[in-house]
Amino acid sequence: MTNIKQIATDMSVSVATVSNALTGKGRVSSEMVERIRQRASDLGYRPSLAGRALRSGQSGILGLVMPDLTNPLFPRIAQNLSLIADDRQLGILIADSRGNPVEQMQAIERLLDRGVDGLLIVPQKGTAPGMQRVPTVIINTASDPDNTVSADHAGGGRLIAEHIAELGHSHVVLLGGDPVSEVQRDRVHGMRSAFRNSVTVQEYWADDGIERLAPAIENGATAIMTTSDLLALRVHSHLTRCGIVVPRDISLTGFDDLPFATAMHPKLTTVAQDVEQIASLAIERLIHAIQNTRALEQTATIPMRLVIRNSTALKIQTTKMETIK
Amino acid sequence: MTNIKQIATDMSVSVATVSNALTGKGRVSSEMVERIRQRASDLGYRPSLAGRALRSGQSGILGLVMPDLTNPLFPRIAQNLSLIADDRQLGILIADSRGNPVEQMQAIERLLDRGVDGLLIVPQKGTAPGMQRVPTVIINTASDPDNTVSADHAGGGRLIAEHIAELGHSHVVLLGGDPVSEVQRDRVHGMRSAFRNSVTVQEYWADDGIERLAPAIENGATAIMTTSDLLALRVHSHLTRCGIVVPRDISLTGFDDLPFATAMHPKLTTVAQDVEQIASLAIERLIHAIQNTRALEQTATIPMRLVIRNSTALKIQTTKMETIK
DNA sequence: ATTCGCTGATTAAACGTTTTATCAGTTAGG
DNA sequence: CCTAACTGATAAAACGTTTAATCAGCGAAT
Repeated sequence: MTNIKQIATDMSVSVATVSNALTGKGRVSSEMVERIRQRASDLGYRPSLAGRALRSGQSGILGLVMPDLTNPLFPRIAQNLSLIADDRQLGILIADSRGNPVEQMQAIERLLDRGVDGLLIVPQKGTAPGMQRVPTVIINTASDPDNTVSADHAGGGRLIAEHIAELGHSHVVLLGGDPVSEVQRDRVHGMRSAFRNSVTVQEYWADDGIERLAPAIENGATAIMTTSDLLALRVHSHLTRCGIVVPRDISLTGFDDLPFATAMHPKLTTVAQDVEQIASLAIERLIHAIQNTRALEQTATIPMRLVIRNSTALKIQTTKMETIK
Repeated sequence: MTNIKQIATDMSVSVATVSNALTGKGRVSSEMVERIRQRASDLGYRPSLAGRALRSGQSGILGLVMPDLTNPLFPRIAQNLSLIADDRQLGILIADSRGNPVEQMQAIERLLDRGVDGLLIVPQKGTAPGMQRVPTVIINTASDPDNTVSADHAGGGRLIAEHIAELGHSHVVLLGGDPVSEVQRDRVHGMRSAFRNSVTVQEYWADDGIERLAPAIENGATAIMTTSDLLALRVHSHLTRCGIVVPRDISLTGFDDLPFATAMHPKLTTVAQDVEQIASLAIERLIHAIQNTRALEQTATIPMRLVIRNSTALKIQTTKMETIK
């Protein structure tokens, strides 16, 4: 490994000059800069990040804490963060908070021990990691007071609910996954807010919600809106098992536009996060906070995008359910 | 931030003694060790990884290079690696090789520049990253000569094909995703090898494979085996659209046991990788190679596990297809 | 009593970088 | 002609840790 001192002695100049030439910081003649850069490149010089980190107190590494790395969104978040971080010459260290708050704290602690310059946290549902010793960006949802940047989950719910409303459905059931998740609560809250008083909306949560589906349908529900694509797939399976076909008999919506949404039949109508923009904004904020020690206060909420596919259709006028039975 | 020197002056001993006491390396009386450890803990001392890295030349960080972070397996690999790495006080830096070989090289280069102690590479299909300046573990498939540890993809194919054979199917079609992927080739190769000469097997690749399904079924195929769950879901959608029901009319299998496999109806029969064991073995090997500079030569192949669910059934004796038509 | 070996602790160098203070030399200004 | 200002480059300290070399003290063996 060639280091700065080697280049210095090799060209019989001082290490300071070499450092200055390479970083472009001190005062050094432009020709000298050129010569040094050339020589460094020839020797295949790679600055030691460890040395730099020790001296400057900055590691050039960001920590990413996820509630569960198998979270269906994690891949896309990780990819986009990694892309943007690469551009800025930053590394991304991952940590899994494994579904519980104390592991989340430990994960954060480990990253801090490693000297990360900043933290990107997608918090455990129902927890508020709070401020850390380093600049921190929280990616959660608008209703979280600590939130820094997130998709507009409520807005997404509103968007897709409006779509359902426009199709003429007047009796819909909302199916949420986990009621302690702020994200999911915001989503159904958004959905609710889009319906006028004239439409009947029933709200069920968690797995037993699927059991309650049958009675609701008998009572005339013509649309089912879920807070996740996986839940939608599960419902879809349940419906086909009962001989109910989507979207002919009933409309179905998901959330998040996961990879398998287009592999279903019918292709799932859902709502997508602009993960790229969220990631880019998150890193931007984080870098800003790192450089200025003073973080931006206002939180950013990125609109979601309605993705209309084939699992939603106009409400049928005759009560189809009777013919099916 | 409290450092070693502070503790040293605070207790009026030398820094060396403190370092020795904390790392348990040099010669220092056991009582002194105890006192120093206590004081360090009281002061909330955290060793500077940067200082340590600079001195020892080891960063305590492993690099993980994935062909595509949105790869459906990435979350599970990342999670398990992260878990095990945590145990060994190692960090994991992620890098995305973005679907092409030159980005893969650059990703590796970036990680090396960051001073990772070792590399975990899930190679881009069709590429051989080769040996690097640091110990490297390749997670690919048995047929790759550079492979270090991987699932037994061929064995998995054999396993699930035997299951199909036992069900009495005598005309099956194999559906592969990407023919340049060694993993997928090994999978269909394994499948093929499990069938006796008496059974007809047709092999199709890539997306247009789905188009070819209809004629194959007309010719009497009663089982479709795919090299990925996502492909299976796609096929399943296609079949239901054609009015063919699984598994009554035709059996269908996937590969990898992705999260949505149980959300389908029927639940997908598939074959699962023991990702945890692969991850644990990969890190173990890597650590061994890092410590001994001499890597273990033999490659490890982890058996896959057959997961029988409801998408496969006994071959029907009457040619059902005619009645459907 | 001198040497030897051992224990517990210290000194100082080293890892590779950045940066402040300094210095020599040149140019410009009065 | 003397000083001031500026330019290009250097010396040296600093970041926090580990470790090889050294040393003082002490009991035991020659």
